[in-house]
Amino acid sequence: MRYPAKETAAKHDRIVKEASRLFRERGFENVTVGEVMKAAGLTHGAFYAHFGSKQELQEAAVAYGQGVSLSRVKRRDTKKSKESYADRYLSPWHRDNPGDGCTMAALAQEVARSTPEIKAALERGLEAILSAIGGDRKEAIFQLAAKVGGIVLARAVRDARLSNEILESVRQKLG
Amino acid sequence: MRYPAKETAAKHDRIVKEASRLFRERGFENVTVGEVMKAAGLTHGAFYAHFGSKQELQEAAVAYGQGVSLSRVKRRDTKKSKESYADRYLSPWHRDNPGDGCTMAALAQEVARSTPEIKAALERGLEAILSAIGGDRKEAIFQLAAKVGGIVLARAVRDARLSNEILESVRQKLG
DNA sequence: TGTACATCAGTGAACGCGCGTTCACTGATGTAC
DNA sequence: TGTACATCAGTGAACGCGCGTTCACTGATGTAC
Repeated sequence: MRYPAKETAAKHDRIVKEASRLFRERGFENVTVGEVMKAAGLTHGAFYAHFGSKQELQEAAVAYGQGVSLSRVKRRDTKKSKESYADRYLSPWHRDNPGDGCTMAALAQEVARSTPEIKAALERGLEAILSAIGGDRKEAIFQLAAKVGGIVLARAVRDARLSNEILESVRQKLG
Repeated sequence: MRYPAKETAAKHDRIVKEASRLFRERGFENVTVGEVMKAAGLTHGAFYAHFGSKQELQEAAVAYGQGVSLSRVKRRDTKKSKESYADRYLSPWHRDNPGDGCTMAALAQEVARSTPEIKAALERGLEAILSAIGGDRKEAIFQLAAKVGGIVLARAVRDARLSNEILESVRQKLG
């Protein structure tokens, strides 16, 4: 049957949002189109009414995730918190919740092996984030690289103590 | 037929070496057992005479790759080169040749989503590398994170100019 | 030292499963008149 | 405003392909006597 146009747009957004979360949690390859649609409350066949392929969804999900990161960077100073932005980025919480965290820290390596379109989506977000940070551009790039590297390494080791030590070391040297 | 024990060990090493290269180039998921065996000059069926599963191969490949990185770190000062170790790590060549590069920079995110055994293999290599670097441990961790993050981001963007700018920024701030 | 035989790395066909994608069909919505 | 009809998001079965893994078989090697 035909569905209200308004709901359709909302469903489209839900698909992208759930995809973004699932992809960050498990990577592009370990999430099926069916799982994304189920998380969005639909059946898998409807997927192709919204996207031409899984790759297109990956692109939309990266763009969405980068948008979330951008808005967090913009709010970084307005937040009434004792923690600095770097402290929050390099927190055990962020390490343990990739699905709600930085897209680059979760997917950059897979993006690197993906299509130019997906890399461009990550890149646009990265440029926007660098602009939002402002100040010395090279310094902003350096600090971002250190943060991303810190989370990536903290997630890739087995020992909790070492993982915490990585987060703390990068936090300390940046702070 | 039965094959000479000496050749068998050499074939085993070849499988691990080719797997390590292919995994770094394309990720665990995008390399098939058949491709690895073909690269090692064998047919896919023989794989299970060497490893119990693809996962075991991933573990061996990570351990091997970390060993390569360790030996490079150890040689970092003996090399008669104008370039520092950081310059070489953050070079366009390293960015463009992940198959011959750092395992953490290529696979850390996939490792993060893998088994404890695979994470442990990465971790052992990381600890060995930190020991080899010596000096202040927190500083070594910080610099490694910045380097890994730099290469990861440089590989994940589309624009060559931005990619080079990322490498240069991290190199400059570290140097 | 020579001989019989058990071993086991390697081959290549086959299996089974999961995934991305397609397709015939549905029926409420939105549009044309 | 009311009526006829075309649209198209959504459903769920099915398709096709690729991949990890298994298996019957081979035959030179290494071992036991």
